[in-house]
Amino acid sequence: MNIGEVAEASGLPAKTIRYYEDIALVRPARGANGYRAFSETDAHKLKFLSRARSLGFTIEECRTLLSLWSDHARSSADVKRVAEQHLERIAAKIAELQAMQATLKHLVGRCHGDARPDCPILDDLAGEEGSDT
Amino acid sequence: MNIGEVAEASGLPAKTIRYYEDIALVRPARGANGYRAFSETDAHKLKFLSRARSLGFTIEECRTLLSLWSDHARSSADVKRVAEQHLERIAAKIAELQAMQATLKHLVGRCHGDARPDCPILDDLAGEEGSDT
DNA sequence: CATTGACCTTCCAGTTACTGGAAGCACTAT
DNA sequence: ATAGTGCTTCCAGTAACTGGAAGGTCAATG
Repeated sequence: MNIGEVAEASGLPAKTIRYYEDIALVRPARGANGYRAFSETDAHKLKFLSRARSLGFTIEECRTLLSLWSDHARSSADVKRVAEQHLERIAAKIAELQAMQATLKHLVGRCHGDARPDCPILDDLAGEEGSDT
Repeated sequence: MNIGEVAEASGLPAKTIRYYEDIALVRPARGANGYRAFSETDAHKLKFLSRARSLGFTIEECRTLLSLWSDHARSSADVKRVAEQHLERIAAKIAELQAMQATLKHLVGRCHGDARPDCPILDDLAGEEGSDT
């Protein structure tokens, strides 16, 4: 398969697949014409990567997961640990975003949003210790 | 004030403040010794930036907010619009992370996490159409 | 006066995970 | 032969810093 086909099949842009080869996540063979020649295994790996990336795993985690995937003597505990660490990162990020969201909603709710210059959002950013309501 | 003092006062690393000067978010004067000489206004701007960044505004949004802040003829509507756009981004990101979280929690909950190799997490990533439970 | 240590300077490179674009070769169909 | 599509490599840019090297400055001490 050429890169266009595996791109289509995996849902990854061809550019990204070339990048994945650069960082040695996949190692497609080459045809006589210099084109990358992807095997079924390569295509399967790319789908794996596409799915793992869409779940937010970093490239390095993907590398680990790929190697666990191809290691039939793996422990599921190793896989689980990677996923759990990732879950912690996700939870932390969600909490951080929710805190921002709460603050911003509060401020936006208090801003008239009209042609006048006074604005509780700027007041807050400027560190003004203003009264609430 | 030297950079160390405003770093302390704003909560931003000195490196970051130098970077902010590079991209012209602040323009501190220079002393005879070549050191940056921050005014009270500069220090205030840096606190503003620190707070805005901690609320997740991008640097470009910060630039806009800073200019609105110093524009006493601004409309609060302009500020509000920036904040609302940011809120949308935050909400979208939270939704994305929560979707990842739900999927991963599901998979992690199904993984034994022992010494055996079979693992629903890898099965899912590999695109296996397995039965649930 | 010399030296030490903290603080300041600039500049270069690296981070994450791609993405865009230019220049040029390969393949297919007309 | 030519057009159009797809492939190749390489270079640069994105966001927002961060680390580190090499070297100047300042305040205090011996």
